[in-house]
Amino acid sequence: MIAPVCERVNDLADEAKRDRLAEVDPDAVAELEAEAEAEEQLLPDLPDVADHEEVRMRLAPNPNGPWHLGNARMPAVIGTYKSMYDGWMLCRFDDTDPETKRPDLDAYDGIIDAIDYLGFEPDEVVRASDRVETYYEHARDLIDAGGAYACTCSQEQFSELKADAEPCPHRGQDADETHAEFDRMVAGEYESGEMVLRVRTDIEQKNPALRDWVAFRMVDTPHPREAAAEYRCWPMLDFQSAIDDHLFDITHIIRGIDLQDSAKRQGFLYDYFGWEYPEVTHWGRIEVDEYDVPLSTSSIKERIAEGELDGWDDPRAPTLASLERRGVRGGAVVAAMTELGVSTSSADLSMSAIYSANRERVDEGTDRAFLVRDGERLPVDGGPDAGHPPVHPEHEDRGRRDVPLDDAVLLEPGDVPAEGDRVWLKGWGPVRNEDGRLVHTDEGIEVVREEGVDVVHWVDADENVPVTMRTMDGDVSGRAEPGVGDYGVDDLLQFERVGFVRLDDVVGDELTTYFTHA
RNA sequence: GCUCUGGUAGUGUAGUCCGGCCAAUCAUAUUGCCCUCUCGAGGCAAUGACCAGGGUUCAAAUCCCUGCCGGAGCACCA
Repeated sequence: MIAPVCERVNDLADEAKRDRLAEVDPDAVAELEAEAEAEEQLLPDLPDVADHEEVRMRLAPNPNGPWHLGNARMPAVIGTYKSMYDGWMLCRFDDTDPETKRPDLDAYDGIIDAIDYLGFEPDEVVRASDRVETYYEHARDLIDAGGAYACTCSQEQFSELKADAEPCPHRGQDADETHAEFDRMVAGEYESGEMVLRVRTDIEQKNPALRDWVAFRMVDTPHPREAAAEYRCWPMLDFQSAIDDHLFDITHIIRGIDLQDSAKRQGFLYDYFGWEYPEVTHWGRIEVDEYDVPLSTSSIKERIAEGELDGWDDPRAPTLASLERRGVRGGAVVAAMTELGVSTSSADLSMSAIYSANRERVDEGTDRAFLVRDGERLPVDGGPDAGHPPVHPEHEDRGRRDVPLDDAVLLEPGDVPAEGDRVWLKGWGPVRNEDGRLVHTDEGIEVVREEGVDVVHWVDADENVPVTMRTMDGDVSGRAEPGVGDYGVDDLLQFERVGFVRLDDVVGDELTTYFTHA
């Protein structure tokens, strides 16, 4: 009585089960989801969450180019925390260096798109270059509090003094004088390198990195954004970020280990202002295997300029644009990133972690098809005029494909049976190689089950679709079954015994696909 | 040189704060088997780690010391 029902339920896909269950018992679904969520808590708890009404975090990208894989860690981790704590997330473009790390005007939107690809959405987006006046105001407050002085020392001079824990000649400057100098900086009366505003920390601080750091400097190059093009006096990251983190009520800062000393540096500012510093967590550097190109915006830029890569979405580029084009789901990247946790030691991310996470997401919904690479043409005698492999092996209900077979097939060289040997053309039937012809043998599937006949994919030698598959190791060409013509750009397919691909382009009857992974 | 910071299987991670239930978790990877008309998915199994040496302790991955090896900062970059 019950067994047949169980069987039917087991045949349903997970989604279908869930939908059906939702009709029968909505509470049970909520419970299931809660369980799933609890299991998915991959990240350790943030410190002192209970002390804050709301967890407020920020992404602070520098928009100096499209994102690579390493950049994904920030939104992956912070976005995941946002959903864990139902928190708030700012995206603040730290674009206060018009010269050395010059912003790329396309990168602002590009980064927002990348965040969206990863499945997150900032609650608010701001650009530091729109907020320069705010930084000036706080600089003036800092001067009033005795926390800053204007300094004309060269980098080398100051560096030497700092190394010896000696104050520079300007350190004793009074607030009025500093105000006057700072006004001149803001008015653009100095050129690059002539004057900086330093924070008066503690010149005898045992950590040299914390001694009287630069808060503002002069930059001659105009900012690429028109709205900010007139500014010449720019805040350094430590100043700008410190002010903004407070003004946006950021409770938790999560950032790279390279900014380890920032909290201590900025602590001097917070002390002058009487503010409380947010909780800070750091993660270490990550490296990704399987790529010859380092995770660095500038080196990717170079390879593109030199023509070694076709662009930011070249399959060989370790960029998010490349993964997206290859059909990797953003969620798979996030899963792999959160799995890395927030350890401060450096880590190697293996692409297999991303692929595995992606396979989990994609296998269920992806239709199957045949692609024969470097096909070898073999005449076929006898047998039916078409094969009918399933659209998806676990879902008979999705139907069967119609793969024609007239009088010859293409097989991959490694699949061609030796003279006298048999092979099973998947979804069609068994053949034996007799003098270079494949002769239908009219045997049942038991030859596969019991006699170890290999099952191979195939395609009609004449009725097929030319396919170019772009992979990390270069382009591969092949021929696919005619049915692939029914799919459109952005669809995913699994070429059986080859791997997953994303359809990228259709020109006439020619298909370009990007290889995702096996 | 000065100052931070870290070191658990190939990779990542749990455990380390509050020593025992850790001959160490989970995932991925690799290999083998099962299942399957895919080399996908699923199932089962195997492989494989506490950086080293001392100390404290009845007991140490966990606490202490030393050493070794990493990573980061000491920018008028972010």
